[in-house]
Amino acid sequence: MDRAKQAKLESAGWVVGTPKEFLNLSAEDEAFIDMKVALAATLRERRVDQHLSQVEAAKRLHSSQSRVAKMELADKTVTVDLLIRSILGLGGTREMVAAAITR
Amino acid sequence: MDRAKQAKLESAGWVVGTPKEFLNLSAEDEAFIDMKVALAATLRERRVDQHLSQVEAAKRLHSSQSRVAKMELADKTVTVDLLIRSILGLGGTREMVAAAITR
DNA sequence: TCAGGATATGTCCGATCTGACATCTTGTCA
DNA sequence: TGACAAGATGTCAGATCGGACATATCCTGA
Repeated sequence: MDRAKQAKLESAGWVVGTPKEFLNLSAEDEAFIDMKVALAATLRERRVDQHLSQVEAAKRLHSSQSRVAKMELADKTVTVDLLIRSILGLGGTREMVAAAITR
Repeated sequence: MDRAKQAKLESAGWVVGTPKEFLNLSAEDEAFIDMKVALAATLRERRVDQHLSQVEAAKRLHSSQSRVAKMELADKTVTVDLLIRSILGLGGTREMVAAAITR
């Protein structure tokens, strides 16, 4: 299993290495996770493009460095709501959000 | 103030009729609320297109009629996460979600 | 090497969300 | 009318989220 796939499963709360790995995520679950991963990547791009550290980004978003890290990793404790609001908070547009979702 | 605008503000938790009404939502807040409203409309379209009642849709989504109603009204207790998962759960695609977001 | 900045990981608790239930309103048809 | 289906609204308890903190790991330059 490649890293991206593993990260995706883990962000969905799966523990890689158990039989669960082989139980299917439904197509919907998978589509949803893909969106989260794409939004997370978009957030990181927004931040890096602006030469911000996670600490600086956290300040702008009224959040914390650890949460920014989790967002960018599409951690399972991070919602799509938070990702979208954060992308917007770093100057992203609705179009950028939509682009991530279809990515 | 027209109904749509009022619904939008109320879904954001504002109480229409107080001074808060005149305090600006930031552009980001407004963009986010617009997305929610558009996703809510998309959800309703998906349901109606399939000739489902809210009760039937709730069953498919493993939710309840009251929550479906709140989703379609972009109630402030409803997250974008739930809206997106519900649209997908009624057979919607990522493209439909993206279209709603740029609507 | 190692020091320091940047990022990742684990945990906690107050805040928010969600399914469920009850109840109310609305629309329609006889 | 009134009866019934559909939808809207209010509330609650359990579940999940999110900022914060502590700490660990990863880079990079000297």
